Amino acid sequence: MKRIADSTVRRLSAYLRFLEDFEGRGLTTISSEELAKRGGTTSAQVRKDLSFFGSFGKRGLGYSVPELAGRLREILGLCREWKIVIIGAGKIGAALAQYRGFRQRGFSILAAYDNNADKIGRKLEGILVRDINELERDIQRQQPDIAVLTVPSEEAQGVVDLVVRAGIKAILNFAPTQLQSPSDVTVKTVNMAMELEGLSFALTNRE
Amino acid sequence: MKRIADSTVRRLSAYLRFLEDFEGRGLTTISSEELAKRGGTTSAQVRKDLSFFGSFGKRGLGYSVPELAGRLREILGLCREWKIVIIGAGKIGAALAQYRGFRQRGFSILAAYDNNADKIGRKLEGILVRDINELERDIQRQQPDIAVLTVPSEEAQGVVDLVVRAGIKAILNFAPTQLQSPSDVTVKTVNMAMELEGLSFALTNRE
DNA sequence: TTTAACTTGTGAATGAATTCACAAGCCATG
DNA sequence: CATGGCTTGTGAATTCATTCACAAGTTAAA
Repeated sequence: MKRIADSTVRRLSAYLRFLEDFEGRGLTTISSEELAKRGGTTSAQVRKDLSFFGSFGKRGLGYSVPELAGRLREILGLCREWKIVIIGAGKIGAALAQYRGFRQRGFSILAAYDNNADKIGRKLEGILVRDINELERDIQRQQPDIAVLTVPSEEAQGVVDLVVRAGIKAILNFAPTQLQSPSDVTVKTVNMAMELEGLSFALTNRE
Repeated sequence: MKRIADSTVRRLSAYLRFLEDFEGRGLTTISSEELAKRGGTTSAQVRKDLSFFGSFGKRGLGYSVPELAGRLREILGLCREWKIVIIGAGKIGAALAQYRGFRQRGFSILAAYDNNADKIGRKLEGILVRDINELERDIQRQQPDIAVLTVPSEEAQGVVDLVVRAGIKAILNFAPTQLQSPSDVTVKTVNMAMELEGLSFALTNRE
């Protein structure tokens, strides 16, 4: 399969959100133009993005909202349940644990992990906090698909090495640090400091 | 000034982080090659990124670590203090309020805002939670530079309209929704659901 | 002073992503 | 069933980003 750009996947994700919104309002068809306007892009871009995966529309008419939504869910792999573990039971971990968007999309949180004895055994927004020493064994046993890292920067690489060794293939990292990982492991980093610096740059450099 | 790509700014931000790390370890010079290796890119990319802003290195020798760090801080606009307000005193708001990275980089949080009477008047990680009805007046009075949005999706656009009206030019948005704003306002959206869907896609579509 | 080993800065070449532009198909109306 | 108004899907053109490749400058050692 042809390599799909990251930016394309992000847009597909956005289209799906809009479609679900339209679906909720009972609309049955939508044109690439309307989808584009909603997503701040162009109709050609929408059609090109979709064309990588097939042709889902009807000329002269547009796309069936429920059908296209279904196709996008398939493409994005959202028709199944993904099992997640959260590593680091701090404030960000807590924010993620209670985030409704996860469950809505079929992401189910198995447990959280921490090395702080005060936190272990407690619940974080209804999710049990376990000892990080159990993590490797738990991964092998329960085969979660995604590890969400909310540990301090200094500990992040160590945790990555551990979860990779245990078989994890996808990591969502919130530590503001560059991580090394094998090429068959996908890592996405969310770096809030970097986003803020982007805003700082924008505020500073504009005519 | 020539338009600078977003990806370039993100890399500059990363370089600065590495330089500070090197600075802490007492190194005085660094080559584009070393910087590249640390950031998972190429030396040509590093040099090209820097070349948009001037020439800061010495041929044969590399870059002075403290000098380049200083230049990057200037370029990114980090030599001054930026005033921030957090809008939405929920879990994500709390996580951001306690995030050390902000203060370290000169981002100072003035206050948080919420519409929940139970939260108003309390402290969120040491930050006072104020009534969102005061927000517009407070912005005009205190002139914060950046608004961080951690309100539910349904309320996000309304808050954007409000802060834009009050004069804010930069927004960091955590609501998983597309926002409309005038072209002189910079909006960055951090969408965790979208990142997870990117991982879902990666796990689904690989050979 | 000469030479060898490095490293920058930057046009030119390549590669990737986006936009253009239009043939082909669909639907409603008369 | 013919016409007009839409809209898709997609090669071609364009714009944007990255990588190549090398002249020019620096240092250290002989």
